[in-house]
Amino acid sequence: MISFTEENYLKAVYHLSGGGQKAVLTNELAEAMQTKAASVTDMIKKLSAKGLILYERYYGVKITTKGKAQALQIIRKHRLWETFLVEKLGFNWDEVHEVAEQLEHIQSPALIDKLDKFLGFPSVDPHGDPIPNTRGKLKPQHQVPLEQLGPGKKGTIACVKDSDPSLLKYLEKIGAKPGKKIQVVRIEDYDKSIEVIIQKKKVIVSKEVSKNILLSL
Amino acid sequence: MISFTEENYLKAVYHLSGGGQKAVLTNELAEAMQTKAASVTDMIKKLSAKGLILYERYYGVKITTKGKAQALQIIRKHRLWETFLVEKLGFNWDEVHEVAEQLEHIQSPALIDKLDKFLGFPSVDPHGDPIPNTRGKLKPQHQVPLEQLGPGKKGTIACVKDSDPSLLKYLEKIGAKPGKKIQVVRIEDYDKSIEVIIQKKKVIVSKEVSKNILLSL
DNA sequence: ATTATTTTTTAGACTTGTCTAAATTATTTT
DNA sequence: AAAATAATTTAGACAAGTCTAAAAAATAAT
Repeated sequence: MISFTEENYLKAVYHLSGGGQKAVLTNELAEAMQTKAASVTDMIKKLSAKGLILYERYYGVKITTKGKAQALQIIRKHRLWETFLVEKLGFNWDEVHEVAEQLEHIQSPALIDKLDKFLGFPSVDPHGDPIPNTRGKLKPQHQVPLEQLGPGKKGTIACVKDSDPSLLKYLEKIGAKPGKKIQVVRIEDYDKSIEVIIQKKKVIVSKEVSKNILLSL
Repeated sequence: MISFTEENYLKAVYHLSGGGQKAVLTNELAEAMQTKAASVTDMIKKLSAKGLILYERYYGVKITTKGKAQALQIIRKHRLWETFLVEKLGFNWDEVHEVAEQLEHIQSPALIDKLDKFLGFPSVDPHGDPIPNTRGKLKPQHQVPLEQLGPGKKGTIACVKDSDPSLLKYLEKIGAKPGKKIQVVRIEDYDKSIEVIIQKKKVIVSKEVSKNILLSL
């Protein structure tokens, strides 16, 4: 049985590795988990012993197929709970991340499948992140960060990476929620900030923000 | 901040003391928590240091006002989640206890108040147990165990103490759910088993079972 | 009222997850 | 390529929660 803490580390490895693509360094993990590198090394050994990651000292970790499957189940739970909190309980999209971080550790496959059904088998959570199905499959997304869009180009907001409440509150204020159309007007050469039209209003967003807005074209 | 484990001990003290009436002995607590007396002594000291119980060595523990308030909040969460699982997710009443034992530890007052509202501010859970309100107040119940009813007497099933799935499945099979009327036909002298009429059918229930069925008259 | 038994507590140890400080290994810089 | 720097790991310690075995207190039995 995998512990609460091990689940959190595993999820972090999954996310930091971009879904299992690249290896993750000890310090990245320490930063993400708000802890010390030494603690990460300790935990890495445990996850490695359980076959959830591959560990090579001084070179970081890679997630295994088994580890990825487990991580996706946790992510599935997280996103289903976020959907529940927003759709059914009336939370705002910037208020749900922390509670979902707790709820994702509840152990009960029956609960999650019933919740999924209750929510009508949603394919994305309130931030536009895709929800893995029971078998841990993710629908392939073809999304482009707003950052990469040229002047004049249009798209539909599909997903907001980063669940920082202050970002989400800001995006809500300017009307940048998943499903909304967005068009690039111009890009400021100096700081790469982007002037866009959202819901007929012109807004300028920083490059920092534009990285976090994913569009489907 | 009170830990997961401390919450479970505190809740056990509350229940075993009959809501704070009598003192609870170390061994009772060990039995209830499925652990050893030595571990209970250790934990008792911690809860005592936090002012949640009063500890006198070799004499057991009593719950304090502060402890009772905390216990009632946990119980509130437990019962609201059980109600959610049955009413909204379609679980059977014998399937929800274990999951609710996990969900009751989620820390978020906003979550619980929104859940309460979503459920329509229920006053009892699926087993008929009263749900404490936000301030931890319980509506006074005036209920009598079936065990104490004489022949010919009638009542309405209000609550089933003991959430053992096998008991609950059995009660469901004989139609003994909260809200149903029940009438005592006769009491067998030898083993105090009780013949009753539930939903026009005659059934004999053991004394053991009859203790767990609470009626409002 | 002594002895026997039960209950409870203490003492010491183990596990999980964490930490600091020191030692290693890798990477950069010069 | 050697020295300096950065990243990672080891070593040893600590807190929470648990355990076993032994000691102490309370209760029951003779």
